[in-house]
Amino acid sequence: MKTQSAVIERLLKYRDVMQKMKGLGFVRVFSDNLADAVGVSPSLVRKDFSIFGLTGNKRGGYQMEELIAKLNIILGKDRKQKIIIIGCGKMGRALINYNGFPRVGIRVAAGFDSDPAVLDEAAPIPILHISKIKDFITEKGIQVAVLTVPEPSAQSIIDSLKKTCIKGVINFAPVSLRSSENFIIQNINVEQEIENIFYQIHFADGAASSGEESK
Amino acid sequence: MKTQSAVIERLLKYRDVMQKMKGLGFVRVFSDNLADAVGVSPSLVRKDFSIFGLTGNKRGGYQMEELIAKLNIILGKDRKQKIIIIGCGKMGRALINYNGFPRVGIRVAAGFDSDPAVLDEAAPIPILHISKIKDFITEKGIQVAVLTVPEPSAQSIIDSLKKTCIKGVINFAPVSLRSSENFIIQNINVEQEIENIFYQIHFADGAASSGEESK
DNA sequence: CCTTTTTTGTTATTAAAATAACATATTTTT
DNA sequence: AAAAATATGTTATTTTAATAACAAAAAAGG
Ligand SMILES: NC(=O)c1ccc[n+]([C@@H]2O[C@H](COP(=O)([O-])OP(=O)(O)OC[C@H]3O[C@@H](n4cnc5c(N)ncnc54)[C@H](O)[C@@H]3O)[C@@H](O)[C@H]2O)c1
Ligand SMILES: NC(=O)c1ccc[n+]([C@@H]2O[C@H](COP(=O)([O-])OP(=O)(O)OC[C@H]3O[C@@H](n4cnc5c(N)ncnc54)[C@H](O)[C@@H]3O)[C@@H](O)[C@H]2O)c1
Repeated sequence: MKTQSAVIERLLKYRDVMQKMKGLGFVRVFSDNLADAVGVSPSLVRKDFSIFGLTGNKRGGYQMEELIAKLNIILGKDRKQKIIIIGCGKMGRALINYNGFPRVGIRVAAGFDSDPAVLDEAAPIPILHISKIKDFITEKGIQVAVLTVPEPSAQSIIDSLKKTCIKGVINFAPVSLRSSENFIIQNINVEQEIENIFYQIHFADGAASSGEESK
Repeated sequence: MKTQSAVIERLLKYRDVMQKMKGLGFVRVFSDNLADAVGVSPSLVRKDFSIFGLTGNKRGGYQMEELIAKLNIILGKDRKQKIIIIGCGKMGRALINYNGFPRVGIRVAAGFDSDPAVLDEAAPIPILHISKIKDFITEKGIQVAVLTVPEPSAQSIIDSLKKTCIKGVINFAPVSLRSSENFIIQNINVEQEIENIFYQIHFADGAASSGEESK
């Protein structure tokens, strides 16, 4: 059975919203609140919770403290989530120095690059030569990598990662790499997102396909 | 009528694949080829094309040259797509200097920041003070912005952009901003994607919700 | 020139996801 | 303490998306 990632995406959003509400002093939350915040129906919120056995009070909603704790366990946030960054150019370095990761329990263990000029083995988050990646992954038990190398290198790196204990990759190269049975790839394609927005805008202006009636 | 962005996402992928095939010397393509490359069924490929009146030959598939040209018009790639980057920190600068944009006809017109230390009005892609943004947008007719400011500033910037001719935004701040009727927001939440992958991996290892039977 | 093969374009079917509905439990009010 | 109000948890319904099926057109083969 496969739990589809749209549900998890929403769980992550519910948790985020609750964390913020908690910061404002709230203690309880209702499915209507979360629905409004995330942009779905209240019944979907309750159904999502129901799937994971998360329950509230028939009146009085959900205790956030408790719910957040349970969500964190479901989402694996009770352990440190170590990642590595492959390709330490402009994008890779932005990610290595990103201060949003520690806040959510994600830890960048190291960066890797093939260019000797960018290596820095002594830094708090070291940038190591790509030749050392296999040993590092094995030794530290890394399971997730972020790929920020030029597009032509992306697929071959994926192929070699498949021979390690890496099980999931975020790919920033503008090519849609495909997940396989036990190797998950999540593509983040910035130019595609921008192109998509331009289409939506253009379309909204009334330029539909040739013979399309508006409704 | 709203054309859902999943279809557009696929059109963009079909086009990418065809561009690559063309580079390899191919002239024609079949729905089966595109289906394999993108990971959908051949009938979906044909249906997607059909929505936009893109036709092929009952035998012999589609002429790529012609199809790519038509797709480009549908996707608005016949005009330059100008964007601005708001927030020129680590992520914003990576985007400003990203060499993948020109290749697909996206042009970064300028960056904007509130910190005087990062401004650079003379650069090829100038980094201007945020106070100049409204005039710039109006003058250059910018419709799309990329938001790379810290999370607490994101919503207020969106609110002020809504008073300009900006119609769409890519938001990198880790908060789910919501689209409205004629203002599209596409969130790219890197930490969320990583957390999602960690969940999938963890789940694949057999840690389902309490009482789940496998199938 | 007729038959066979192939691949489109479209319709029918299936599958999946989201919403709506409602009975049930719990609190509040009178 | 009974009645009213409220919000959950689950089932039913609707909506949306994807696949499968197939008739018709075009090319290829004999
Ligand atoms: N810069 C951006 O804002 C941006 C935005 C979206 C997507 N991307 C994508 O991210 C990737 C990186 O972009 P960038 O702008 O940082 O490029 P970049 O050229 O600045 O950095 C690429 C880095 O990868 C390293 N590299 C190349 N081949 C390698 C290999 N086989 N093993 C290890 N390291 C290798 C290079 O030495 C370089 O340091 C590209 O695929 C790009 O399309 C970048
Ligand atoms: N660095 C990354 O790799 C990364 C990854 C994912 C998401 N993000 C997100 O992108 C955003 C930027 O991240 P960063 O790492 O580049 O941060 P950063 O601190 O390096 O850069 C933020 C920039 O925004 C500017 N700024 C702040 N308020 C502003 C305002 N009101 N108007 C104009 N400019 C303003 C600051 O002066 C600074 O230059 C954050 O929301 C972050 O969560 C960053």
